[in-house]
Amino acid sequence: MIITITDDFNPDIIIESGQCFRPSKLGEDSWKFITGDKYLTLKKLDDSTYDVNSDEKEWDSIWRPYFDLDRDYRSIRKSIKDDPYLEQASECGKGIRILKQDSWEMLISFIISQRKSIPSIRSCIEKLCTKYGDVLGEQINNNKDKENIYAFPNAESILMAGESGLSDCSLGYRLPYLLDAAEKVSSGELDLNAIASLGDEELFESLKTVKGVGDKVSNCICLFAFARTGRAPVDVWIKRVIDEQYRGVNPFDKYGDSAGIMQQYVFYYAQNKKKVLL
DNA sequence: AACCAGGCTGCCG
DNA sequence: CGGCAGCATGGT
Repeated sequence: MIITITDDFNPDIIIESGQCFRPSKLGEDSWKFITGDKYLTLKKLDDSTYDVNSDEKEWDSIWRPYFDLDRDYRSIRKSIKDDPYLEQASECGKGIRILKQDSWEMLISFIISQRKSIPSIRSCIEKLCTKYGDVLGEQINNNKDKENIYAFPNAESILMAGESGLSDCSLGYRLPYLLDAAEKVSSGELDLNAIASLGDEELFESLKTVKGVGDKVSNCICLFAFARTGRAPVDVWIKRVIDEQYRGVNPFDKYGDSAGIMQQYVFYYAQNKKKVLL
C-alpha cells in the first residue's frame, strides 16, 4: 500500500534518536519497524510517499498512532522562540516523531538501558528476542542470508526463562529487575493496559513500583509508550546540556505538552554532535 | 586497555 | 528528605 506523509518524517533520524532499539535500516531507502508482535517494512518512493507492507486497517489502527501522525510537528518546531540552541537542535532533528511503542517492551527496554550504551542496549534486547520471542516472519539480511524476525518476548516468557535462562543475555545486575517486572505484569499486579487511562503523574508513579524503574526510566516509558509528550526525561546527556547551555535551568518545562518532543530534539542533537566528533 | 554507558538501589547523615 | 558508593558487562 502507498501512504503519504506531508509532515516532518525521517525514518533514519527516528531510528537514531534513542527512543527505540529494534527498528533498523534495511537499505538506502528502506527500513524495518518492529514493536511488540508487529513489524512494518517501509520503502521511500519520493519526498512524501512510502510503500508499506500494511493494509489500511492495520495502518490506521497501529502504525498511524505508532508514528504519531495526527500531530503537527512542523508547527511545534516553529513554536520555538528566543532559544537559539533549541532552534538549532530542532532543525538538526527535523523528522523525529515520538513513537507510541508497546508498553511492556518499553518497560523492559528502558530497565535494560540504565548504565548501558545504545549499541549495548540493542544487542542485549536482540538476545532476548531471538531466545524468547515468537517468530513473526523472515527477511533477507545484509549478507543476503535469510533470518527470522522475532517478536519481543512477553512477560510470561521472561518469567519462565528465569535467572538461568536470562543469565547469558548480558543483563548484569538488571536481571532481577526484569524478573520483578515480569512477575508484576504477568500476575496483574501491574496492569499496563489499565494504567494507560491514568493521568501523567499517577502513571509515572505506578511504573516506578517496578524495581529498577526510577524517575528517568519511568519518564521514558511515559513518553515512548504512552505518548505523554509532556514528560521530558533527564539523563546524563540532557543534564549536561542543561548545565552547559541553560545554566542549570530546565528549558523544556515551559513547553507544556511538547516538552518531551523538545527534549528528544536535544537528545538527538547532542548525540549527533558527539558522533561527528567521533 | 582504561573508560564510560539514555540510572537505580540501599544506606548514611 | 539529599548525597553518594556500588553495581555487571559490553563497546570503543
